[in-house]
Amino acid sequence: MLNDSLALTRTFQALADPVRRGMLARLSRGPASVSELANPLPISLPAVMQHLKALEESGLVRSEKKGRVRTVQLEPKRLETAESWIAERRTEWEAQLDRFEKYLSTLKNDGETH
Amino acid sequence: MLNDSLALTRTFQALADPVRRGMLARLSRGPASVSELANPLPISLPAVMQHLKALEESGLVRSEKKGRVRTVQLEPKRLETAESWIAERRTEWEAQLDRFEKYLSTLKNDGETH
DNA sequence: TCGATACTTAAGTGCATGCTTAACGATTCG
DNA sequence: CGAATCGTTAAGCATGCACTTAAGTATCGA
Repeated sequence: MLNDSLALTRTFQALADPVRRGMLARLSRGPASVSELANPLPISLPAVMQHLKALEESGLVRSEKKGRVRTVQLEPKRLETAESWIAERRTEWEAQLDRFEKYLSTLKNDGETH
Repeated sequence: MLNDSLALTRTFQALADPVRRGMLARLSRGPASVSELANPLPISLPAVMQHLKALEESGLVRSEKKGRVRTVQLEPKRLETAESWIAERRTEWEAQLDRFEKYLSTLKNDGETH
């Protein structure tokens, strides 16, 4: 779970596109059909389908077809995974930076004793 | 700041590669030279340079050259941007779910009055 | 039943990405 | 100086990605 590299890759890759982030923003206000997602976008429907595929394969989104309408919905679990991966790294990094700065001030003090 | 789309794109794109995530993991234990970063990796030095460029352009990392050695270091600010973008979507989504459940219970109450 | 609606599939194009090898530049050290 | 070290640039190549148009399929509604 800490190192599901492929899933992380797909998730960040899915987030790395402004169109897909737009779709996610829309979905965070509630489920939507494919054409509702496509409507505000300046691209063709097949292009939207391809973005949707990327989102589903990343696990950020799931969809279900009823009649002729496919309804798309956010899947917050994967969003949490990405968020906590970042959060972990960030705190690690900040701790490291603190250590580094402490180390630098040690160097400085040593310098002052000469 | 709420919608610095290009920066978000570059950041998620930088995170969407296992090699770059590996470099970041190494850097979270302290600054490193280019060849220290390249050493554990099964790719050529120019390839590492290109990954480094992506990381710098995303703002996740910064580097400085002294003599013939370039030292690379983490820059945690940009990571926060990405983290809070995700967090916003996730909390929006959760709020939406709450509203939806409230709506369902309204329907249920209406049903009981029949 | 027939036309409109809502997707879906297929095929192709252009540009970005990740990698390589081959050279070059710029320190450092014996 | 001359060789080794550390990094950098350039060129080329294979694959992937985002998009398009054209042509489906399936469902709904009058």
